[in-house]
Amino acid sequence: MAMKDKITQQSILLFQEKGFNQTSIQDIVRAIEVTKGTFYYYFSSKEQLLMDIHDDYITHLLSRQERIISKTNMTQKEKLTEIIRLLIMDIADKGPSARVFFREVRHLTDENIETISQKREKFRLHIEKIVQEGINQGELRKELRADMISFGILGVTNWSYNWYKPDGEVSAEELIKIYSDMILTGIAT
Amino acid sequence: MAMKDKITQQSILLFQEKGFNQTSIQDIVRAIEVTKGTFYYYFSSKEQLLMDIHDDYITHLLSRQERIISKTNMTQKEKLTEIIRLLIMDIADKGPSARVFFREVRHLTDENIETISQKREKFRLHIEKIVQEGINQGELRKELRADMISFGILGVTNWSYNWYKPDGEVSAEELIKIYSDMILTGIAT
Amino acid sequence: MAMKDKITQQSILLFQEKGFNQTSIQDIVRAIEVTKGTFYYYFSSKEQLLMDIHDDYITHLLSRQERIISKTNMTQKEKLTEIIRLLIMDIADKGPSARVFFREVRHLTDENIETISQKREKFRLHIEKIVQEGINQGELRKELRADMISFGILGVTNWSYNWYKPDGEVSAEELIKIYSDMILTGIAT
Amino acid sequence: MAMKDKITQQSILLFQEKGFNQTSIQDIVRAIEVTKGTFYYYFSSKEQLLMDIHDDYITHLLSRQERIISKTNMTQKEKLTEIIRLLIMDIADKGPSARVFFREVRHLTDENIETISQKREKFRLHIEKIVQEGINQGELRKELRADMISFGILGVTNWSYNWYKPDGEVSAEELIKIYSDMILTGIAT
DNA sequence: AATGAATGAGTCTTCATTCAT
DNA sequence: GATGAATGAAGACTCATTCAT
Repeated sequence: MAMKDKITQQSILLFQEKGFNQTSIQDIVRAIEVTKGTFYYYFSSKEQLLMDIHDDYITHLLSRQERIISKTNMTQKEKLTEIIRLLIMDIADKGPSARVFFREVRHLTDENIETISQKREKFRLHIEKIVQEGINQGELRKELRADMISFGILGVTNWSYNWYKPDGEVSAEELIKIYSDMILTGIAT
Repeated sequence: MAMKDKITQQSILLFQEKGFNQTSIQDIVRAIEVTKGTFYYYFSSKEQLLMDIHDDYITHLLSRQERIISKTNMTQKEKLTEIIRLLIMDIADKGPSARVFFREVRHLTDENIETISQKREKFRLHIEKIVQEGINQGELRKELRADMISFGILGVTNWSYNWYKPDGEVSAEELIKIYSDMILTGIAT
Repeated sequence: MAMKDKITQQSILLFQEKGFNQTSIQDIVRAIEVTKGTFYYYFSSKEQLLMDIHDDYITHLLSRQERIISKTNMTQKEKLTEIIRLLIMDIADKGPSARVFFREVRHLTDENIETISQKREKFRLHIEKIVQEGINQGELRKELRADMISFGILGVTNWSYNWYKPDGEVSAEELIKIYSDMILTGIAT
Repeated sequence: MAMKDKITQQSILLFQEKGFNQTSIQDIVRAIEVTKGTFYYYFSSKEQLLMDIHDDYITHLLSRQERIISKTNMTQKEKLTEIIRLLIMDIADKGPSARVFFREVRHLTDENIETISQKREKFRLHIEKIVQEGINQGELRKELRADMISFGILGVTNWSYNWYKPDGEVSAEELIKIYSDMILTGIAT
């Protein structure tokens, strides 16, 4: 297990730095000082490794999202804030994984792309549902299209993997506040 | 020019479909029925072609942005709406170019990445400036951080290259309205 | 080792026959019936292989020259004869290597050319030193320029890679005698 | 004529600097600011150009050698000195041509290699004949092998294209003196 | 005399993957 | 569990040459 994890962690670092294609198996195993044989003992292919990384990321995200959704004592606006926190925090804390997740989907097999896409779509639909619920309950403006708003929210948050630097002058907590404020003001009644 | 253009257009289509790395020169020239030599007659390298595409895209975007900025009879809010329109329209009309532009920067040489990044940053700074101006003139809320808001706006709009389909049920014009409404409501006084 | 050696030996034969540039990796691996991958498993580049050949040749030459130099019971004239023997024998016995060594230096990288040049210059300087010693000790004529004479000696011997055929009517041993006789008579007191 | 000459001269410079193979037609025409078409208007192929250079060089050398040979008032030793002068002077004055001549023969077609080789062999045989004549007339030692001595003389002189720098501390005239002295002392009675 | 667009064969090199040990 | 030798398919790029104008 230790070795499999070591390979995965090193791969994430290299993938985010140089890209999936530009990183060779050789690069990965050299970095942790084992040989190619070892890699293939743990992973059936390079794509398999990438799939593992993707599935871990989205699965973890989804499970935490579901925990938020099931909180019955939260308003929809609070839930949206929590989801924004979830996404920003991941980008801040697990930047490399996030970047690999957002950038390298294309290198999965068609079948695996499908699997990951479905989970990502599920994540988005959860947001859409919360927005719709918010509309229904009068927390959010009636005329909104819940689907488009969900895309908008994901845009604001996810885009930050492109530029956000955790050690910059804005802390993750501040960014969460800025974005949830902007978004909620933008859609609240 | 005809041939060089043909190569560029075909490349954009293939790059957005399969990715820069997954598209071979062979793929490109096969599609337009010329030979590899022809490609290298017009481009010094595959990367050079990618740079051309990037530079054309951002240059065109910047020039139109500057035209908007120089309109003295527009409020800052109107200017922001126009910039949102600019971005969404490009994604809607020139989807393939947009996708290549947003996805494949990494395959440029370090030097070229720098050039493109500077132009992209310039584009963002223009937005930041408009937001700041809006704040100063009382159109937008005083407590906003203009820089973070500019990233947020770009997130909402640019992210749509990931999902927006011009022939879907939402027209570009509607999307522009939805997003500018959400954003402006979110930040206006 | 076996395979690496096999590649090297075959390469020497092909390089001397067709020249470094005219010999493709394909040619080499085809001749020993392995695949291109195998070549690159053992050598990082074609140039690397050429460097290996060069370095082996000059290193071997230098080490034998140093053994001659250190013989304290030899006159300088005897030492010169031994060095002429060394050079002619190598050309006679290891003709292909010799020809590659003398002809293909230019295809090394600048850095490697420098390394090899220094070793070749060291070899020549050793000759120059022997000549100078011979002058000092009265074995050779006082008015000689040791540097030019060393170039002359190398010219006579090295040039033979251009024409000498070991299976011709003159044996290596005879040639050594002819040349050392001509040279030593030409410079002795 | 002017253009053909310009191409030839530029080629010689580039060939000696980078080698025949490493110099592309593109390189040549770019240097004199014409286009590839122009090259092919004057030369039927790259090899043809190389052949022209070779043939000019050896033809010129041979004609001057023949003039020396026909001088009836010269001793054989004087003739040898004159031939040594011929060779060294060419290397000193026309270094680039000389280097191309000695290094790039291999890139000629088999047929052209044959032609050039014959002329070079003719040049060598002329020397052999002079040496033999010198032996017969008692100017040179009886026991010499005229053929091997001719190779030795060519070695001493030709080798200098490898190292001789006309602007170094030894003038061409001095080098000629040093070498003819060494050689003639080495073989004279 | 000279141009410039186009060709196509060939080159070095990379790399994911396999497999016997 | 892990190694290292070997594969082979594919990729970017070069270049002498042709030819219509």
